[in-house]
Amino acid sequence: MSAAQPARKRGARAEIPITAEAIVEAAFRLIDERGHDGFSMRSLATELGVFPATLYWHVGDRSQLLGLVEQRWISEVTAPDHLDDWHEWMLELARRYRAAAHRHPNVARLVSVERARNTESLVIPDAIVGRLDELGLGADMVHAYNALMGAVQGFVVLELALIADSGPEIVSEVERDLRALDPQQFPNITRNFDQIGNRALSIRWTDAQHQPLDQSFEFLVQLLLDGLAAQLAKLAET
Amino acid sequence: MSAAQPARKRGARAEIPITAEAIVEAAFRLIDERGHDGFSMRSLATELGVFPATLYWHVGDRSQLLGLVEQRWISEVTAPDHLDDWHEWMLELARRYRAAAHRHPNVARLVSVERARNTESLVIPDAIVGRLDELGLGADMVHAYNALMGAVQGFVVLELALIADSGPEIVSEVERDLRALDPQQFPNITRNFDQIGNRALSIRWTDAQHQPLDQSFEFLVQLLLDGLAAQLAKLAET
DNA sequence: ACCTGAACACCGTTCAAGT
DNA sequence: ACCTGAACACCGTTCAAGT
Repeated sequence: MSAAQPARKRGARAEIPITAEAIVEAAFRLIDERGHDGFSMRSLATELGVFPATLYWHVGDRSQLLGLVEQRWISEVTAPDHLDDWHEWMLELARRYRAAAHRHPNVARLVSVERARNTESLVIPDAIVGRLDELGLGADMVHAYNALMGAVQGFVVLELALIADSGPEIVSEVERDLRALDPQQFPNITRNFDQIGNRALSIRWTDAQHQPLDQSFEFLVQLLLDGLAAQLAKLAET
Repeated sequence: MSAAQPARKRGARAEIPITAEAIVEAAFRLIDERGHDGFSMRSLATELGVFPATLYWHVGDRSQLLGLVEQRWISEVTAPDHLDDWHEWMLELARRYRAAAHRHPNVARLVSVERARNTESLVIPDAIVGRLDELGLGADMVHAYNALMGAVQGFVVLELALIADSGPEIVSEVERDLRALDPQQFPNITRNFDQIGNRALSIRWTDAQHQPLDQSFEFLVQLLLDGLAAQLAKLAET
């Protein structure tokens, strides 16, 4: 009768036993397509035609599963191997990271926020440390790493954070509120509204899929790399 | 018998009716003290001695409530009014923002990730736009705003994201895994482990309360402001 | 080894009904 | 206007019991 309930006998194995990889793959697709609200251990189990407890046997609890999903996602990002200049190398890597996040915004959103720590996804960090190490930053190396990593990853998290709640035909409540902002209270935002309206973090009503902040991201990476060059120049003086 | 259940008659008002402000205040304290796992609409209602539905009458649903909690939290951050130099002004504001987040890490974590959009907390954005507007960045103004905002806020989100799972007496699983990293697979991380171990994003096992990334944050803001100065110099040339 | 079936202890949200 | 009490439709997780 109910198609969701597996038609197997009590305790019986499936003919082809399910694998951890298949579960991770299905979780990835479920999150990708239906987002945070569509994903749960129970909905995933139903999707796979098994009982929830089966998932726990193969991949552990929810946060461990999300850790595996993150691994699968981050594996789409590879460090460039053809660029000698560190400036261009960093720029290209940052772009690839962001591009991967934009390809799977629902996954990026979810795993950036609730996942188990896993040491497998340190391939990119290792490559970055290697590049920074060559620069001769000395004791500042770790801070350069944190600054670049935090800024780039953090920007993308915030860029993707907004979820526009309604169809495009009706003017959303957020848009109305932002357009109706009081010039007394917010003189600078209202005066520059043509320039920043729907284009600035927390002053927009369209999500990143429909209105990506490409130029702002380029500008950010430019600031970071210019700033890093300035630090290197300062160190070279002494 | 059960102290959690209010001893009021069916449908009866409390002598002193509860207010939206009191609910927000209680939610703030509950999140602050017990974190994500300790906070729910139901636990908050129990804390206040009312039924869950009462909260919905006063503050709407969970995400709206978290929007109000965010407002209350962000109101602790004020823009400096005594600094004329934009460089120092931005630096001081970034420090104040991060300090507020570190004062209430549980609140910062939760509201940065699931809250309703609210237009009241645009006081700081408005001040930033005002300052950037004076700089004469032209069409790049919005990108400078997004870059600074995204990098600073994003860094703090990631810095606070880690929650160390156990008491300090036992060596955590994360620490063991990171110390046991394969030098073949992660040559750069293992070679520089003395410098970056427990001090770099995703390569640490102690949370930000016990091991804040102060110097890295300072380094980041330095990069951003140096980079911005470089952009201004470039614009002045033409 | 792998999976079922059921149970436990929760959630957020809605709503008729009370005062 | 404000709140109760109950219900609805879910969760994540555990575990004895099956094959």
